[in-house]
Amino acid sequence: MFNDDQVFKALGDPSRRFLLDLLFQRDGQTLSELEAELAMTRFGVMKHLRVLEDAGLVVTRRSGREKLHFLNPVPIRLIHDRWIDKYRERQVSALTDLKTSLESKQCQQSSKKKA
Amino acid sequence: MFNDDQVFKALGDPSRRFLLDLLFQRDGQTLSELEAELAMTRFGVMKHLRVLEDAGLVVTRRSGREKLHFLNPVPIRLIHDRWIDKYRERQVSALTDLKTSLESKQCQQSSKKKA
DNA sequence: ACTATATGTGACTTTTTGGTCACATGTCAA
DNA sequence: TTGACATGTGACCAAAAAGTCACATATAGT
Repeated sequence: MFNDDQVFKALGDPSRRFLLDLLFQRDGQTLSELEAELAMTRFGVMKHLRVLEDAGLVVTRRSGREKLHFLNPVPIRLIHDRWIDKYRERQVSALTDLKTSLESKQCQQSSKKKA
Repeated sequence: MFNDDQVFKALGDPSRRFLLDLLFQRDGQTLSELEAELAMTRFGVMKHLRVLEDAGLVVTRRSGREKLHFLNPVPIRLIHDRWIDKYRERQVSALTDLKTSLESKQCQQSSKKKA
């Protein structure tokens, strides 16, 4: 249904994530409205919106001479369910402390190496 | 703690996601082992691993002349919690049918707007 | 019809990134 | 120490992507 790679690529750019944030705050904004929020030309914004639309993250509707943009959460849910989730569940306990845990493990092991 | 942008960028490339898949299947693989699975030169794989490491998605440990690579789920959990989740929760009901729902909603709203 | 506004298109430049190459470093094991 | 193997580095090339520009189309309102 949705192409994983397109979705991940689309999410890979901060400007595009910001556009999704804007639509999350208020759905159905026009190109001009979105452009005003972004330090970039209208054409740049249009390109980003097209990438988001191709990835299925944004759906659009023409209304007269305006084009309204809506956030579509489905692709995000899909990559969440079939991809993010499995890595998230890899370590269930004490995830908050995992980073420091890893760091200390590295120290132990690098000193072990010296021996 | 982790840089969102680095994590998203790292996840944006299919080769890198494949590397994470490989480490998910079996953690602690060396560069050479990973290289064998990927139709790419060792140097290409090394670069990808470096991106993953910089993003914090992979942690490494030297063991003699080998470098072992481990999957670190923490950054994925973080982007999940602070970013993916909010879009995922946007529409709670009947998500499987949401795409068609959106399509019919488009018709409703374009007629509604006329009023 | 005319004009102002909103969006769309094709070609272009610049930057980033994926990928490669030759060479260097480091480590094990005889 | 010597050779084999595993990883690291710097420069390099090609492809993709971010961003801009001039121009085209379409619609609302007078």
